[in-house]
Order: sequence, then structure tokens, then C-alpha cells
Amino acid sequence: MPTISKENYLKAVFLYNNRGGEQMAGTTLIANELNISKAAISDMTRRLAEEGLLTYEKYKGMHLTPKGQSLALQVIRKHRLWESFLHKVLKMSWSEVHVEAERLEHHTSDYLIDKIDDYLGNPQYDPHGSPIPDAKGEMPPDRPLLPLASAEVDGAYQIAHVHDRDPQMMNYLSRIGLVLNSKIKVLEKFDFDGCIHIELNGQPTLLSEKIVEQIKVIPIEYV
Amino acid sequence: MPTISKENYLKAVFLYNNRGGEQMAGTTLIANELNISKAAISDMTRRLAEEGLLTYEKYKGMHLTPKGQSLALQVIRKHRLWESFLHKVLKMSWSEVHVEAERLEHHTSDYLIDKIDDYLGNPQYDPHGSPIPDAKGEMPPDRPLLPLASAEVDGAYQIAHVHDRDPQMMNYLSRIGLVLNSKIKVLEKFDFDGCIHIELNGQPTLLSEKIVEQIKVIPIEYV
DNA sequence: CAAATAAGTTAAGTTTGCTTAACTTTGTAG
DNA sequence: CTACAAAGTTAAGCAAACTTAACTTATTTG
Repeated sequence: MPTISKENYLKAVFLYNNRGGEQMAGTTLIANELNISKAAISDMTRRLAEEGLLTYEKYKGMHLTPKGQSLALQVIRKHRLWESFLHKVLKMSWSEVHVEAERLEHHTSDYLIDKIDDYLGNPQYDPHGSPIPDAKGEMPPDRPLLPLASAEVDGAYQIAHVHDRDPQMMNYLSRIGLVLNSKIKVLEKFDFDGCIHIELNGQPTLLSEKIVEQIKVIPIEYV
Repeated sequence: MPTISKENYLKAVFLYNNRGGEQMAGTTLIANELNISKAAISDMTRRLAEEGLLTYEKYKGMHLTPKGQSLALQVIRKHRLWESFLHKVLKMSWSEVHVEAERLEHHTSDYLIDKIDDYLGNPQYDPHGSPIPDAKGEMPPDRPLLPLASAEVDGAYQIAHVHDRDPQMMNYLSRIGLVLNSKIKVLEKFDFDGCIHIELNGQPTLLSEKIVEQIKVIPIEYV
């Protein structure tokens, strides 16, 4: 059973290596992600490799073994289920749930998280729209997410994922009524500054480039 | 903000010094309670005294300052509310809730525990019947608890507190239907071995001395 | 009341997970 | 293609929270 530091490390490596890009996680990247010195990460890499949780080549990238991946998925499962729970049951806001889940994820038995999973009705996505691994570490099926920036003018979409880049931003989005699964229509796209004008709950709303970048959508089928 | 070790230490000292007996908490006692060497406790005592969380005289007992007491009460509050939550909401059994709460109590913000408190309707007692401090650290009013061993034959009582001495015992009690607030009638007391024969849910039931010792009751007023 | 025992302390050493500083390797820009 | 910056590693050191072993103080009891 890994420590908190190891869980955080495994989680960070997993999330980076599975983000969709090509490049493998590196020392500096993980160091920045976890706010820890490069030296500490380098050290940890060696120790985790000895434990058989990852493989790496010196001065090259690292990548998780099945064992390491499975542990990472358990931590991610706990994080996302806690976020769901805090949001849905305790009515905590988008901007509040992340910090709490970040601590709780390391102090929750498999047994307890399964109870929470059942209590919530085995949700497939957390309040940000991220997929929740099941007890075996299986992710729900992939959805064809589209960056909001690539949405077409006059298209109708549903908010499918909002990246938690900043509590203030998350608060702002809640305030203007933009939540997960909100239905929107793209009114106009401004290429010169990246802003997008949408219709949200009947209101015309302008989203800044920074906001647009954090949002992924799914096209709504015409029925 | 104290570490997990310090929180556990403060909690143990508080619980011992407020258990009702005369004697102050000592090094060996706390060491046994926390399963830690006497040396480590002695060390911690000195450090916590430096931090102003307790006062002590070398080779004599120790006792918490208001600051230390307030911290201890917050930890106890978190522990008991988590137990209540796991039991009432997630339907976890008496024997399961303690271990989980023992971890969660150290990783729950004041904000989150207040949310849980509200969600539960600000309960005054946890599933074992122990009082839950409110957000300010105030305990609910004392109830006149009676050790089951002192109950009178033919008397009607309500189970008001069950001490969690062993998971197996807690499971057994659940199985025979003895839960918090169960109503019982004392049928017969066996002084030679400490067993007590009670009526529980219409069934005659025999409780061993060890069980009797863990139970406190309140007399039921005749209406 | 003194001698044995229990309780408490001190000292030295360990592990984990960090730090900073100095160094090595790799990748890139002129 | 070389030199320099970025990335990565190694080394030395630190703090927290333990351990065991040796020691000191307090208490109990014959």
C-alpha cells in the first residue's frame, strides 16, 4: 500500500500519460504538477521503479506498469467519487469540491468508496465531466468530446467537460448558470480574440478565450 | 495546524482526562492507547508543551490547555460526525464505522464537517451514544447514564451508550438486534458471573458480563 | 524504609519525503 | 556541429515521527 506522496505521484503520471498527447511524463512536468522539487521527483521515480510500479530509462520519460496504473486508477476513482458525492449530496460548489477530494482520496478504503459509489447510483462522470473508473479500474466508454473552440456557429451543444483551472473561474461559471450538461447554442465566434458568444438558458452570454479553452462539448442530435 | 500524530495525541489525552475518573493521563497510558512507544510519547509531550497545547510536570501527569482542548474537541467532533454519517447515510455497521472515521477525522476541513453536520440535522449523539461537540466545541447537555450492571430487575431502560471494545462484539450486538435506543426490560441479574437476562424486542436474551460492561442505559419514565 | 518494580526520560539511530546545490546528460539554435 | 540552455540526476542535509536501549525518578510493598 503506497503512501500519500506515492499515490499523488502515480496519479499525476497517469493523468499526464493518458491526457491524449504523445509526450511521456517527465521529471520537471510532474515536479511542477505536484509543486515539489525535481530532485524529489527523480528520487521517487527510482524508488517506484524498484517497487515495480513504473518503468523508466534515465534521462528519458517514465511510464506506469499495470500494477502502478491500477493503483493510480483507484486514487482517481476515489477522487472523482468524492467530488461527485460532495457536489450532489452535500451541495458543495464546483470550486469547493476539488480541494476536499484531494485530501479524502488518500484516506478512503476500497470498501468505503464502493459504498459511496452505490449510494450515488454508480455515476459514470464526476461534476467536471471526467470519467469515473469502476471498482475494477474500468473507465466508462469514451465519448466524442469536442473543444468548445471547435464548435460550429448555430450549432447546439451540451457542456460535457469543464477543466478545473481556477476556483474563481469555476465560481463565475456557476454564477452565470453554466453547469455540466447545460445546453448551449453557439451564436458567434470571434477569431481575433477567441471569445465565443453563446445562448445559455435563453440568455446571450459571452465567454472569454480562457474560459472557452476549459470547456468541451457534445453536439446535440437534432430530434 | 497540528499533524495527524498530534491530533491523535490530543484526542487520547482529552478522552482520558474527561472520562470521569480522577487520575490524569500518563505517558504509558497514552502510549498503549495509541500503540506507540513511551519514548515517542514523552517526546511529543515536550513538543506539544512548547507549542502551548498542554502543560505538564516532568514525571507527573499532563493536561490540555484551552487551546489543546479546543483542538481535541474538533477532532472528536469530526470523528463522531463521520461515524454518524457512515452509519446513517451509507448504512455501514457499528463495527465498520470506527476504523474509517479514525482516518477521515484528520482529513476533513471545518467547512466540510459543518456541511455533514447540517446534512445529518445536527445530531447530538453518535451511533455509540457518545455526545458530539458542536462547531464551537460545546458538548450537548449531560444525560444521567447508568451502567447496565446497576440496572434494577424488572426495570425498563433504553440503550444509551455502547462502548466499542471489539468489532466482533459490535457485530454480535447488531445481529441480536441490540442497537442504540433499543428498549429493554431487565428480567434477572446473575451476581455470580455478571450476566444479565433482558427482554429485547419481545425476546428473552442473555448478555455476558463483558457485554454488560460496555453498555450504559437510561431508565424509561412510566407514562 | 529500602529494595524492587513501574513509570518516565534521554540518547542515538531509522525511514520518508522533502530541500538546495552541484553536477551530468540531452536537445536545440545559431 | 558546437555551445548553451533545459532537463534530469546525485549528493548532502533536514524535520517529523517513530524505534530500541540505557538511564532516572516515583511508587509500592514486604
